[in-house]
Amino acid sequence: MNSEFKSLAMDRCYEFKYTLTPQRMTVIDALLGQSKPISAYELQEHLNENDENLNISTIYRILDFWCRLNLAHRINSINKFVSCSAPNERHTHILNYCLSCEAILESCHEKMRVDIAGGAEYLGLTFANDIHLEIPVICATCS
Amino acid sequence: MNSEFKSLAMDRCYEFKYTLTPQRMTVIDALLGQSKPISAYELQEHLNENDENLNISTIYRILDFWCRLNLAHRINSINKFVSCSAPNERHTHILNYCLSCEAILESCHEKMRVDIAGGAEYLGLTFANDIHLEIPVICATCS
DNA sequence: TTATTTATTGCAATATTATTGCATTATCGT
DNA sequence: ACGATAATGCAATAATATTGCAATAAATAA
Repeated sequence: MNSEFKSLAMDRCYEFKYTLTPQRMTVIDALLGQSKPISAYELQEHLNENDENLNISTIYRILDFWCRLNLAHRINSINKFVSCSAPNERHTHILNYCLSCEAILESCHEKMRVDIAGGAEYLGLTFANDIHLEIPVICATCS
Repeated sequence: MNSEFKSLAMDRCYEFKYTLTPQRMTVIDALLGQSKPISAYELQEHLNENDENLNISTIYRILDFWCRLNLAHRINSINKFVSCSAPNERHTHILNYCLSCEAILESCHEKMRVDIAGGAEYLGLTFANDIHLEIPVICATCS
């Protein structure tokens, strides 16, 4: 599964003519290894433990890089990052995050996108095509 | 209009048996005076200019207080705060925030709440009653 | 009202998160 | 291999947020 993700990452980099550097690989690898969102500094520590060393600014830049490619997401409510679990979906990323344990369950229902976009348009607002929405929930395990 | 808000604030404090201290009043007043979201430190500066002095920890605590009462919102995407523009709505606070100018246009369509809750429940997730959703948009002025 | 309890605020230190400018190094295209 | 472009390292620092405890204010009971 991770290898699928990686080949997708390669494709997407190729498509946009971005370089897939070792450091970028290292970061997305580390992110894929997590079951929960992780902060930039936690990620750095994690890498340190595995004798990989990246400067914090590099880490932020690389996380930002993956987020721009929509292969990672920044969960604003908790200032943490996750790899995208629906990397083939180009437009709708709905991040259901558990208020209790921080687990992320990503969904990308087109219907929801349409509903939300409709609500925004009703107010005369333009809705970006690439959506990132955080929905606070309580997950099945926690409830 | 602000006085309406304030009497509502009083009511809500009374209802939950919280004290409406001068400092809490000062903060919500300052927030009501803004046309855009403002950061905690910006708020502090603003108060300083008007010879009101609150410690930053106090400000954070008070902002948190109003957020818990749903009379203010924290916009996570930009780490800023706004007063609630739909303070009578107890359950659905949909914060359309402009990616370009940061303006907030709050809506609280019950239909949207139902749609989103439905999507979450479909995944076996429990959707909190008090909703706070940030929808990234481009506002009419900016587009 | 006064005393007691409980809640709020101030203060100062510190933690956490994020960005910047510039030097160095790696990668890409020829 | 060479020059151009992009990515990374480094170090300083900015911006955001929290903490424990002392001082003060507010609510409650006597």
